Amino acid sequence: MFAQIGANLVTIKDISKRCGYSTSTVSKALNRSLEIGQKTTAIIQQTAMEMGYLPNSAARSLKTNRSNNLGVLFIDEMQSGLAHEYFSAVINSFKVEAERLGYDITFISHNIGNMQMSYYDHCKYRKCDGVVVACVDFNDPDVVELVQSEIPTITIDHIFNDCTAILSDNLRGTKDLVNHIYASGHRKIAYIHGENTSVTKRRLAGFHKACRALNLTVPNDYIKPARYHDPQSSGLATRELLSLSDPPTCIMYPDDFSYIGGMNEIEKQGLSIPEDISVAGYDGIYLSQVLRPKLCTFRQDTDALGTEAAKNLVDAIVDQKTYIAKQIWIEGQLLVGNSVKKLDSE
Amino acid sequence: MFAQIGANLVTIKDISKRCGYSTSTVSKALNRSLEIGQKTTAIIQQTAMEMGYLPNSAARSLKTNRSNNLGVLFIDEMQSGLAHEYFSAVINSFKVEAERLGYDITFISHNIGNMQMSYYDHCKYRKCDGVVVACVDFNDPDVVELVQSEIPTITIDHIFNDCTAILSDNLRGTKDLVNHIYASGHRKIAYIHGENTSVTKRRLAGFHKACRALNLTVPNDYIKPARYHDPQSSGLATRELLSLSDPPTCIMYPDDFSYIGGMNEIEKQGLSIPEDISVAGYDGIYLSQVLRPKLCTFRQDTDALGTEAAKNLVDAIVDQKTYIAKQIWIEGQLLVGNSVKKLDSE
DNA sequence: CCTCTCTACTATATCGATTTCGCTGATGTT
DNA sequence: AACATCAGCGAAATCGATATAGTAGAGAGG
Repeated sequence: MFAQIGANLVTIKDISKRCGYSTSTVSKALNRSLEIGQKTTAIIQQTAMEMGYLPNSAARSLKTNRSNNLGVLFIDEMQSGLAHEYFSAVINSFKVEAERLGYDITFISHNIGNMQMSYYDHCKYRKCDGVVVACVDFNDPDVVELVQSEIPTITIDHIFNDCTAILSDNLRGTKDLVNHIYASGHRKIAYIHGENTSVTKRRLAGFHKACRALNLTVPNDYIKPARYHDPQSSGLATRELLSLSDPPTCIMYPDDFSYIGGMNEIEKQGLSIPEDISVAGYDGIYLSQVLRPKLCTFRQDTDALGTEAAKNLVDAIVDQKTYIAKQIWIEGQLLVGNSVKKLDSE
Repeated sequence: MFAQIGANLVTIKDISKRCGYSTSTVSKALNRSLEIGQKTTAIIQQTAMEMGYLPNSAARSLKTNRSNNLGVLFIDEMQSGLAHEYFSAVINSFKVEAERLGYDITFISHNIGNMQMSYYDHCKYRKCDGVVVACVDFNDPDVVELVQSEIPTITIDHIFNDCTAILSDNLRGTKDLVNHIYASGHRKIAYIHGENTSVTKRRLAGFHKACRALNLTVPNDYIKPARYHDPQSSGLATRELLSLSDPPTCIMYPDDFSYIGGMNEIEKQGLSIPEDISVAGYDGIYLSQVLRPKLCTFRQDTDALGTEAAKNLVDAIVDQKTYIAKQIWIEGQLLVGNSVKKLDSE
């Protein structure tokens, strides 16, 4: 073996010397250019392997202006960033697929070295071939600048013009949940909605739409606001709902995690799920399926979201000239669970 | 404004032309070299800003052999990778601190472009200044190669020779838990231990040590194996413990998440926590504190773990010659909660 | 007055790969 | 036989920043 230990010393020049071809030829052969004869290519590849050759990404980047590197913009407001199960699952599958496609991923921030720079500048500095944007304040001018730049960009769960978006179908999911609950005999369905993100807005819209379609009128006090992903807040909303003179028979939560707050409140009042009150969540996180009773919820396909994001981003990079921005809706799946009681009303 | 829209065109050469200094001078001035006069430096900095100059990381890397980039080796065996709350929290705070210190982070994998390479080669290819290794199979020869290489490396929750390790004090944590449970009057304490990772081994050791110190003999059938982080598995173990002729009064779980399985099983048997049976977890994840009753657990300081890892890695990079590998134990905190009943025994 | 030492700056080689253009000899065409 | 075509390869410029070795001029010291 000729592999080097320590700093990598073998360059294309060394290969060139060793096998008698010019550096141009070596470079082309290593990149499998058809310009070079098959035999020559084989010899060069063989030599490169024997010598433990490793390309120098910096040199390559410098010359080609590409990096095989994808940026991930993913901000950790209120500490939820990577700790947010839904997003970390999406990012994880994005990572796996990106790696499969031969790309590394780098997180984009404001600081690098001892200087501050905009997200866009950071991406240019690192020569990111493309960027995925998730879980950020989509109104941040810095984010807008990046999205509108010439760098291929994909957003998750948010729509910008001229930018491909990968979207979890929240409208559809909420409708499916409502329909299932309705079909189980419930007519008094309350909805706790999270803070005003584009995602939770769509869920709320889905709820109203489904109710209209079912000819179900929902009293105003069956709709309660709460903070997204905050059990405490949804616990309070639950209490209010339960204390209504005509309380609902089923409560829908903004997300599975919020449901924990409701669960605590319901148990505290001595009620049991689903005998006394039915509940449903949203997201289908792992937790929701290990709780008893199993939560009725809508599973977002985080794998597909991440994978599609990576695939489309790479497509956008490769076919930069012809690629047309699109919106990709990822279907989810209703998880029936045991938290919605079958009523024999009507 | 002279800032460029589109591809970054402003180079050091352009600045040189515009303000009449050589590129050498410009480069030095931008790097705040003392070799250059104050006035000149000011002029150059000003011009650079006006022209919207952005350094080219590839060119810089190529010449200096540094990248301001940290590698993160973090494998997603059994899909738990970033979805594992403990590790994702650690990585998140690592990311935040690394960014504060001016470093980007890039995930290290086996694939890049259309070639496969070892972790070590990948780091060299990307010119990572340092690497943090977490949540991997520490026996993997590929991991060992990386850790033993000349690249500054830090491990989390695992000790290698000549490599700084950041460690959550699992021994201490488990002891604290046992002591608290004992102080609450419990003498029949069962322990469910997770699969054989170095972390869970230490927890088990801590359990035995604490019991010995308290002169408490633990029957063999009070120690049950289960899969780490798997509620189903710990649910089974719980059932076995509850069906013993002389069942324990308190059950300790390998981690908070596993506890969910126990919780379900306990409730299924019509028992309630902590009246009929006391329980304790480990990790102090957010979930554990929103469940009712609040779980008695030991909170691992994930913030400190990630932050210390980043700080020490950067130290190791900067003082490469003089840096000495060390082991840093991060203290956690006992969260008493309400899941351990106070007994007035003895 | 002459040398010497700094300060402040410049010219140039260099990092390692890619890429354009050009060359050579072999083959095909008429 | 004369010419065009083309496969296969090489020379050299280039990407943008940094680092080394030097130069010009100002001031110091004897």
